[in-house]
Amino acid sequence: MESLAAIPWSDIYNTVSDDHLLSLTDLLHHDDDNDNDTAASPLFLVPQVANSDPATMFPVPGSTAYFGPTIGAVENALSITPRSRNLQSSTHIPRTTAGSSIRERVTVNNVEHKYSIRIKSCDGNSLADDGYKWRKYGQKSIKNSPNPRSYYRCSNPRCSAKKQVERSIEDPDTFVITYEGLHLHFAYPFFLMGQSPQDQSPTKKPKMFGPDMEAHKMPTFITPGPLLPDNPKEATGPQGLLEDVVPWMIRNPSTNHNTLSNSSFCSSYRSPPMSPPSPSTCPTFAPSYFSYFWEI
DNA sequence: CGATTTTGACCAGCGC
DNA sequence: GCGCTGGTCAAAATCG
Repeated sequence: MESLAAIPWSDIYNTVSDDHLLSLTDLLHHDDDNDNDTAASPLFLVPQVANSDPATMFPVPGSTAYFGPTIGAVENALSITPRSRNLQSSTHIPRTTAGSSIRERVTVNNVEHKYSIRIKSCDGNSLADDGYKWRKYGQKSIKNSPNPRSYYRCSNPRCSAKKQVERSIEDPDTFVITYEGLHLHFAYPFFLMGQSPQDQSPTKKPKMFGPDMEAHKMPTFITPGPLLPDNPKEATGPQGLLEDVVPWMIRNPSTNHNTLSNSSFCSSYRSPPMSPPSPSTCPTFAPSYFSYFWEI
């Protein structure tokens, strides 16, 4: 069996195709934390692909893309004091049940958000990417598994998010990606596209937004309304992590939905197959294949 | 030459 | 206390 380590991340980055299947694991942890089965509906961020309907790609109950939690629930969640340590739960990932969704731990906080996605790669070598910049910092062989697990850390200095990538034991073509920390970068790049280059993260090279990228019409979010200042830095800082943005989205579900649905960015965030950008530097929002659920 | 990846060592938590 | 395991560190290697 091919090990995950045999596939350089750079080779699979941004190489996702429409043939990929995406399934989302159920809630990661059913351990000592207080699962709240009466959780509110999830925040559902769905990037739109040109000539495609996100509702078709990611069927969800109901007709709208937003099933967000209440403002208070989100703000309360974001204000929770991070727990000191609980980082060994990745081995407790329940295997996917068909049609399940990503569900956040009920004990949401700014440090320990953990959720996983399962991505089936039809050719066995490609892997959907979340489009953000990660740095690999380790790899370990896992007991009772022929596949090693790779550890990645978000290169955004303001983001403590990490992710682990491993190949599913049951299905070698399926990758299990476990995210940890409040890393909402699935959608985050959209909020920066309208900014000037100097507003971009220092960790993001200008070349990322070079002619090639512009040619693909990078996604652009409509400038948020009064609830977000005109100057993005006032609201989100230079990095503009989504944790800063989410409260606004919660307050403006319809606006955000429209923004998501009406924007014309969609043809861009999947890298052209012939010349994929540098895997570790391109923030292109590759995964039209990702959706993000947030339950509180 | 800087950025990124690889990989073995180290450390902490946990069970026995 | 000891061994196992997972997570992280950091030096070396590799890449662009």
